[in-house]
Amino acid sequence: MINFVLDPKAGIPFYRQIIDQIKYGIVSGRLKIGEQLPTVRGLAVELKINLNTVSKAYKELEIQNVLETQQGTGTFVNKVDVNLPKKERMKKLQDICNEFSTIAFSYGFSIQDIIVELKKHTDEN
Amino acid sequence: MINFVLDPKAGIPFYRQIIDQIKYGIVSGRLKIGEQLPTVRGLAVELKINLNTVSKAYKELEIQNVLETQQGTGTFVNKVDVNLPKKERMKKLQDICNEFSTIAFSYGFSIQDIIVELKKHTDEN
DNA sequence: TATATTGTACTAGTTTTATAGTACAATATT
DNA sequence: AATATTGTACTATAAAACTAGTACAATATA
Repeated sequence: MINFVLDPKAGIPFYRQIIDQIKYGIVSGRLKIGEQLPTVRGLAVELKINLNTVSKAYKELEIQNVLETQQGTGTFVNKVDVNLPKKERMKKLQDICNEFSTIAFSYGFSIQDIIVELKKHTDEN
Repeated sequence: MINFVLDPKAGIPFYRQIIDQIKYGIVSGRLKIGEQLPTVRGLAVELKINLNTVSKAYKELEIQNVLETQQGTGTFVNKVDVNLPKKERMKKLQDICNEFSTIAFSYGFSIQDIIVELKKHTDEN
């Protein structure tokens, strides 16, 4: 469960602020797998924005395989598909890590830097 | 030295395509530290776009501390600035790690999986 | 010091994005 | 089956982003 907050002065679109908070919620463990998110209307009222703005955030996360949605029922944190062929999974992991280290390098971080930082995440869980 | 190519159909702004190619060029080693980039006019002519579009790419990379520019002289690959305020660097590293652990999570990988994969990269170097 | 070369600033036009309003469709519940 | 609840689709509008044209400013060089 997340306490959503929007900052109109942040210069970051509302729908993106929502996306970021959901993602961070998942990584930090405050949002569990299978947990239902607020309804588009519910969150829209809470944040005093249009329901389509919430919907847009949810849809983008659905495309990214983070959320799953069922009309009439609600939107949920997706159980991840761990049943892909192993080769495919390894390929995907490599892709993610390649992309990851490329970006990190461009900011002057080493792989060691990253590993140290990532380990902090595991310690928390 | 990079062979720049633009894809007008990619749906990615020209200036961003340029940014990506420069970043990748640096990470891949085709662009060395201190090397001069094409002039804004030169690259604009080569790519048949306006010089301001090239300038925009260079400026964003300057903000990101990837490039360094001197009016009348040119634009160069910056030595990576490891002297940024430590807090800022740590924040950036956290952002990068958050983003990627989220993606990895959405594909069913744990942070441990990533660390193991990343370590293979360090072994290679 | 004149001129060429390099990046910058300002402006304008077009396209894309972000948000909202409102009507619709699917599912759950009574 | 009727109704409530949930997400979706379509439209409109304002703001932001993208690109270009053109004039300016700083530096290098002849």
